[in-house]
Amino acid sequence: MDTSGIISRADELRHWPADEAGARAVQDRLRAHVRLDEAGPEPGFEGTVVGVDVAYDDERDVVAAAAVALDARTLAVVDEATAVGPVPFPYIPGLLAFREIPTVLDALDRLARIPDLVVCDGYGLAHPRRFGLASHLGVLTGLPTIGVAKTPFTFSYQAPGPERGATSPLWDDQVAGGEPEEVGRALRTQRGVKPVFVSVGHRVDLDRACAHTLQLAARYRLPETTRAADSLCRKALANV
DNA sequence: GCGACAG
DNA sequence: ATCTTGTCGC
Repeated sequence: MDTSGIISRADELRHWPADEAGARAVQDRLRAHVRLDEAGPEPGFEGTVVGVDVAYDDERDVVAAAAVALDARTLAVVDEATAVGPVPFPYIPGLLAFREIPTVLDALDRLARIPDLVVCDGYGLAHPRRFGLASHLGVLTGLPTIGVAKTPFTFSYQAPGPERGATSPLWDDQVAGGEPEEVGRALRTQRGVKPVFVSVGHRVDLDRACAHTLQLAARYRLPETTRAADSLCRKALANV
């Protein structure tokens, strides 16, 4: 794969874990590099927001990734890139990133300019070991990242109010020997529609992660970044 | 041991 | 994620 440009920790791709224990060890080591002390891009910033997503064909051992860059203010698509590769890891809850990251990095690397914010399909801090795919992608690239997931995974929440923009805390109730921890937010992006689940990845705080998600979901439940990347990676898979 | 769980 | 028909609604 092409490891120039965007990837600040390409060495991580050469030590790919062989099994579940190895993958957990990678997460436990890289977690220390996550930055939670930066606010991240301001709402309304000038630049590009990039959505990333993947589609699989396990039969043929193919994963297709897409990265779509939108103008952060107008949400117009300004660039897009795809990549395909073998499926590098089985699906194991908590280890999703190892299925997606190599091919997503390839797609990101093919963009004409460096993203100002990356929106991932899944979780960041909201993860059993606080290192979901958005965190992982952030640490490997150094870019500000957030996670927007469609289902609550293992977490609990009370339904947010019915109006667009309403939020409620997302809780991890399975903290070993401790109190529940707030790991993200349920965010109602459209009135009368199921919420999405937002968590921080790298170099963005939760308030801004939610603000960006809401702004990106002006018309539909899911952010335009996610919709565009999902559509493109499906097409890329169909063309393999 | 069983269940369940981002995508 | 993916497998899959019709159906209700704007």
